[in-house]
Amino acid sequence: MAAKPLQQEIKKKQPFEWPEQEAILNILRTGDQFQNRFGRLFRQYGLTSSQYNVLRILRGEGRPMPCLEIAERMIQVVPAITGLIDRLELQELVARNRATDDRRVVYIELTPKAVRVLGDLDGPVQDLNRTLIGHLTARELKELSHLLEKARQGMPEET
Amino acid sequence: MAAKPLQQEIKKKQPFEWPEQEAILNILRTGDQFQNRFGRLFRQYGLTSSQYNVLRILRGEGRPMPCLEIAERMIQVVPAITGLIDRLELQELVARNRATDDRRVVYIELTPKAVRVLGDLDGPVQDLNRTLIGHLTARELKELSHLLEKARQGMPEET
DNA sequence: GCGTGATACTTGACACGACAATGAATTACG
DNA sequence: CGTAATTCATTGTCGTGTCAAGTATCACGC
Repeated sequence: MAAKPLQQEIKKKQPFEWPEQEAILNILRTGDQFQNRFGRLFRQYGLTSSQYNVLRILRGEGRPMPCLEIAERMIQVVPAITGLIDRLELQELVARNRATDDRRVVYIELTPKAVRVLGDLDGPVQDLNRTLIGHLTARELKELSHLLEKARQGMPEET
Repeated sequence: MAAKPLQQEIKKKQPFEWPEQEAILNILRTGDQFQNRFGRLFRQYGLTSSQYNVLRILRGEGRPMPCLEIAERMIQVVPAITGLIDRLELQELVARNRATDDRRVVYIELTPKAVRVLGDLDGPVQDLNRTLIGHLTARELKELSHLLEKARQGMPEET
């Protein structure tokens, strides 16, 4: 597989003037491409990336969670969660339970069907992980994660 | 600003079993967050990220381009471009011109208004670039770009 | 010329994400 | 108490992304 620097990949005539710009574009482009790949995998199982994320978060937590807590762990804004849960509920992958102590909060719970689907996806997801970045060494992966974590520390607060 | 490894940031109970998974999640999360930030900036100018991307590509090319060529440089599927161009045309930021030699292809062209808007955005965009990852050293930025480029080389063909 | 297939877009149906505004339940406080 | 502020969730609107299907044009073979 030939080397394909971003500059050539997007057919940019001029070299990047600023390393910040180049890094940002690389992050955005890589994120988009990987997102697309996972989206296609999940679609084979009748799920979108967002839906899978909700299910994965719920399984990781191991207990029913309020909508807001789920929204916090995804990048997304709160209102998006409602529709997301709606569609998952239609597919009978989650159930809503209004809390008795604070009747404003709605707890979301995985159904056994969802646990089964998640289990079916574990193998393919890990396979895709390896397909996408299995050619990087353990040291490179660690360095990449480290740099991205450091990059996110520059995010201004207010979101 | 406190260090915030991904494991803690998403409140994951268990450490990551696979460095591949950790790296992928870091890429996706960082990409999403940065995408959100830029989306908010562009919205102040009445644009979405996709719309800005189309305009930036057209300016970079410096000449009218067929729809398909634009679609190629974005991650997106062809049908999405039509609607995107429709809305840009409504805002009088691009113009459509059907080619005379091959009447199937439609050339998209920047309007002077678009050039002005792009110029207005150059400063803020570069400021945001620096805000987001200005705290990384030049060496780190270079290393990050290098690793992401290498990561994308693992993308299977067919898209 | 005249099919036949390929190419370049367009359209329509549906799901999603971001935002603003609203409703409903709870808490704070004078 | 009782009103105000806050919190949790939902709804509606817009732009977008995806797929499937359709239209217009071109290129080729006969």
